[in-house]
Amino acid sequence: MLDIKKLLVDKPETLRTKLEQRGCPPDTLHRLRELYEPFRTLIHRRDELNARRNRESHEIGALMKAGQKDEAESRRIAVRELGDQIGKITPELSEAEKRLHEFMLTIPNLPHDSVPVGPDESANQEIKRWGTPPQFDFKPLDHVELGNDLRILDIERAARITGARFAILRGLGARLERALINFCLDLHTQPFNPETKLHGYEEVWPPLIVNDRTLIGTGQLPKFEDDLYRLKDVEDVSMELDAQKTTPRKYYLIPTAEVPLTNIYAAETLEGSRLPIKMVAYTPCFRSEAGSYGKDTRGLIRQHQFDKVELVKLTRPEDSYDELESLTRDAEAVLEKLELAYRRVALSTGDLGFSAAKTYDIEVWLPSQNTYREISSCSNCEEFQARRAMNYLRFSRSPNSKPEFVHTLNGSGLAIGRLWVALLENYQQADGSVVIPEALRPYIDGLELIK
RNA sequence: GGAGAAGUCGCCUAGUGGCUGAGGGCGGCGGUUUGCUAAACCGCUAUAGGGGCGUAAACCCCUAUCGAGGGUUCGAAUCCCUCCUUCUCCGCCA
Repeated sequence: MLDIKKLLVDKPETLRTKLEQRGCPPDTLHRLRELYEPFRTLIHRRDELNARRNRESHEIGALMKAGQKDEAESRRIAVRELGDQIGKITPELSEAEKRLHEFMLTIPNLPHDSVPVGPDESANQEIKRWGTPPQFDFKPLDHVELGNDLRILDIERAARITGARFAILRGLGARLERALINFCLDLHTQPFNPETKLHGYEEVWPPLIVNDRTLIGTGQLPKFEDDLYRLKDVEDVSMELDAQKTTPRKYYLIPTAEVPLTNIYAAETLEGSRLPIKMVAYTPCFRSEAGSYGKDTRGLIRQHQFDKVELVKLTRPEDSYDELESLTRDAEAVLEKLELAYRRVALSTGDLGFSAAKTYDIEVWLPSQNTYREISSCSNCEEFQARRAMNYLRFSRSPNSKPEFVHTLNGSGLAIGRLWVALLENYQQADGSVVIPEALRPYIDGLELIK
């Protein structure tokens, strides 16, 4: 959520250009103003009426005490009118406030000045490359063929027990998945290295089901509900029975561990000395992939359920861009240890996710596609998430200083399913076997080869 | 699922209709004193919104907030209703 007062009132030009760069409809600013002005007028009027009533009521109290009953009685009738006016204006005000707030929740974060400006992914900027894509003197297979032949991947039967975009891993395939998860977790939970600035994350096991408030906090709601799996809500029913207005909670499967992790301290004020807070979690992730029909239909690249190790940081504002660099390095370290070629790309203003101010994608080399494919996305959301939905996630520099919003960052470290794919494809041999890179062997009983 | 208790300012707590945005203690910050520490004493110690404000900070004023929402009243931390959360006991369960 943006700081409406600071931006709309003080810096409308910045707001306009940044929204444009992001591809927001051109009338966004105008609509925002149209919602903000009546809110401002109404709240001003309401405050004035309240002030008058408070003053009058106070005086009535004094009269009563002084025994001037008649005078008090007539004043009381007059003030009752005031109350009626307030009663009339209140629903108008809350309606205006609600509409403003709801609209605010649909406006994306503003891109950081260092983000390349452009309409879509064609304007993304390659930052660096690491490693050399492997050369094969045979025609490399893709992970589906490899997995089938090795009997470690079964997509057809998964379709039977669930549907499309699900997979069964078995035998060494399942074992490999588990090894990769543990490998990533062990790497990121190593003690912080002050020289390289790497690692030092606290391991977390979060809930896999979260409520709507939490999803508003990180930005998936209200705009992207279609991408989520929603659970049937038993609480809806019990609330309807007594016809109260209490908003029922909606439950969803998490699309990424970013959601529960970033929200852990929502609405709290943290001590400044605790920052940065760095957390890592392995979780399955659930995405409906609405609107991606026909995209990546083959194999494990795009699944409704996939495993991911996620990194989340809460930092001081002045540190967040350094922390984004080191978080990205943390993610890249996984690929370097496993000796998989990758490149880093800075997303352009038109390609940024909703909550991000700046994002690096890490793309791993996939021989079957002869290209680099996204395996991690590392973002600095600045204070956007910390502000949303009254989730005032803040910190105090010292006990008496005014609380400020923390900056939130997240990044995959890494997407395990895609890592599984990259490993099979990059380490395949002519006979269809797959070499296990050395760094991973301790996690898979010292196994050197899947065949 | 059944029964009971409770939710006030970072923490503990006072408060049964106006003098209460809210007293006391602890903690924290600043100061006086001091060779240093401690003690003692003094002061400060919520957040959000709106306005003064015409760049920012500072400051001032108003409004809201005593778990949440609603109601009664000229006026609600206090009375009424509903909900939420936490704790205890019983039941069930991986």
